[in-house]
Amino acid sequence: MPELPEVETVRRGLEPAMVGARFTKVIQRRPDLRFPFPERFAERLEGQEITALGRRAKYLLADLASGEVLVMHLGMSGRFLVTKEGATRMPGEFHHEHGSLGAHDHVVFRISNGATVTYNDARRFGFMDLVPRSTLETSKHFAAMGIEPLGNELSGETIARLFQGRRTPLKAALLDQRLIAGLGNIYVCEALFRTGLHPEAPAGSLATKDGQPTDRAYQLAAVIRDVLAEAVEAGGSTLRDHAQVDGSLGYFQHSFRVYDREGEPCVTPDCTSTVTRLVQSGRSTFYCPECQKRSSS
DNA sequence: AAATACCCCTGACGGC
DNA sequence: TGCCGTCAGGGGTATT
Repeated sequence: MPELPEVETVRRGLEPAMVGARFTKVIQRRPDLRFPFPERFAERLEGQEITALGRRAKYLLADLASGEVLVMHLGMSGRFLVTKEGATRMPGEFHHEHGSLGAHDHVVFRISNGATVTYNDARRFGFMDLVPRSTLETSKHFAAMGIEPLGNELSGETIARLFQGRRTPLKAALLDQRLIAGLGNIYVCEALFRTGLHPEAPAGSLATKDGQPTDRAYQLAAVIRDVLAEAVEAGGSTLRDHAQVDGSLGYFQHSFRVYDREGEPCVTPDCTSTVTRLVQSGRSTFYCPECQKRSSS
């Protein structure tokens, strides 16, 4: 469940259960997820206070008193569940009665405040790593990472500069984490629809040949902010599992205008067209062929 | 540099 | 009921 809004939703849920408390016990139930866990993973966490819980793009970052950062990525199916001592676990297919472990519960963090934080990931495309805070920015995960879409760097000017001269389709450019980091398939489709831009239009068409932003570049920057902020506000999107760490659901999926709506009528008033699906670099793109045009203004 | 193809893994769903 | 193909919010690597 992992684009930026879902990861931010998880961060907000984990924060009160983790920050200011210590790991009292870490149970690592297999040697790897997508990648091997770092050496002595559990030992390096146990006893450590979590001083802050942050997020960069789709990564969760738990700062430890040791000076290391616990880096966590949810992949496609990673999820966290927080349970409090004495409380009954939310019912769910992967979680049974309190204290028992479900089929894909790979890591269990016991926290000094009585909370238990369980990481479940059926597909195991997620991963965890430990990196010194002092070199986090230059570590392999972040060295080539693009700008934060909810930060100050995202603007029409930035989009024009990043996309300048690129003939790659807009869809691919927006999914490229080396340019803007945090968007995924859902929010790219939604942002392109809201901006009226065709997913196959060349990314460079948002900049003039001088590198100056077109009106559409400014609109796209604003729309990306808006759609992400709305989704965070809604607690993310719930597709096949809970989005929140207490087992409750996000509800932004009810606000999708094109994502996963192939064949449904376009929501634009007076538009008689139909949401269409196409495949770009192996992934589904949903768009309205009437409302989303290749021309840039 | 940039674009595509394929890979990782499990589960859900539709068609037969 | 089962089997099979397809698809899924991620991204890394190898190949053109």
